[in-house]
Amino acid sequence: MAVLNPQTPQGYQIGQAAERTGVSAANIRFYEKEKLIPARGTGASSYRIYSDEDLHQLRFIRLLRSMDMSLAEVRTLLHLDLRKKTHCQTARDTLDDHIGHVRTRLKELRGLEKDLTALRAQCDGQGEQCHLIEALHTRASSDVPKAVGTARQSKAHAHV
Amino acid sequence: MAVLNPQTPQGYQIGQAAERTGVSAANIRFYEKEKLIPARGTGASSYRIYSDEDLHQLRFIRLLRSMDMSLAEVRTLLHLDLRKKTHCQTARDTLDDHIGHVRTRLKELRGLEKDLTALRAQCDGQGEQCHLIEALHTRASSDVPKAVGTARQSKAHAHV
DNA sequence: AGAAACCCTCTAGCCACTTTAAGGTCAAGC
DNA sequence: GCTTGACCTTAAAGTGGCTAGAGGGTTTCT
Repeated sequence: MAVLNPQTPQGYQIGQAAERTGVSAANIRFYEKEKLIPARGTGASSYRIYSDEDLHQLRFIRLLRSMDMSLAEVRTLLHLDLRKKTHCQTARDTLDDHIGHVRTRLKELRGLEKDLTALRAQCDGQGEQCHLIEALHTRASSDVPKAVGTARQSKAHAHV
Repeated sequence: MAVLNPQTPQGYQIGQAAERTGVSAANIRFYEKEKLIPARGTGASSYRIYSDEDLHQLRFIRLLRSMDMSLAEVRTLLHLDLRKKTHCQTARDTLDDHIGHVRTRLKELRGLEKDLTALRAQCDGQGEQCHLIEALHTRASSDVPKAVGTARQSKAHAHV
């Protein structure tokens, strides 16, 4: 059998790092390729070995990602030096930007939920049949786009 | 010059269809490849020609997509026969499912906005420097994942 | 015959990953 | 010292829903 859990004297193998940070092994390799974390080739072994600092960085990335930031934003925040004022400003700007994105999306989704709920209501309390599909088709007919220019749609959800 | 606007006697070219439905020409071809709309080869010309019904179907798809439904959901709803009760039930289920997705995402985003706003507040009203980055790193340290199992993250926004 | 406006197919790129295939490494037990 | 099996490696392809570009063909008018 192999190691099974305990930290190796030199550090953590990728599986242990994954377990301790909540970032999958494949994802860690991906972040390495994307240069969000340094490449850890130890020379002796062909295995990657990570330190506690590396784990911290992985958790940091995970935190920002869980806040829905893009990898570009993460990259920006990773390279900041705490002591420099300009960097502090960058952090603030990035965050403000991001809050803006989130609020925009919230607005869209709230409108959407209202729409969908209204649509769903056409289906309730009818005797034999619902008029859901008719309703959808009726909307499609009346929803004529502006003569020129393609209207943009927001992304579909992930269906996790 | 070419046609420029008026409907050809047989129907609409792809550009005209795009203009009238708000679905781009490339996107129409994509939907054809995905079998959301039938392939319209007219034999005579090598150009695609669409009917009014086709346009309706494109608008219908656009409507559902603007409601954030996945193409799989769209496909489901497209193939429904209005008259069959079971199909009506399918439509309702699909919609309910979808509303569920939207509400879940809404909840996530609301929590997120609260988090981000709180984080941002740490940055205001300070004299010289903000503690934004420290705050982020502190969180990363305390945010230890459950020992086993990879926590799932939601998708990053699109930055449209 | 030429020009302009339209159309075609095919390929690659976007984002943030996950999944799969095919194989290499390491420690323990016999 | 050899097998077992848990771990690791790289590389490539797939996901969703498109967009953009290359490189060319068609149609219609002048």
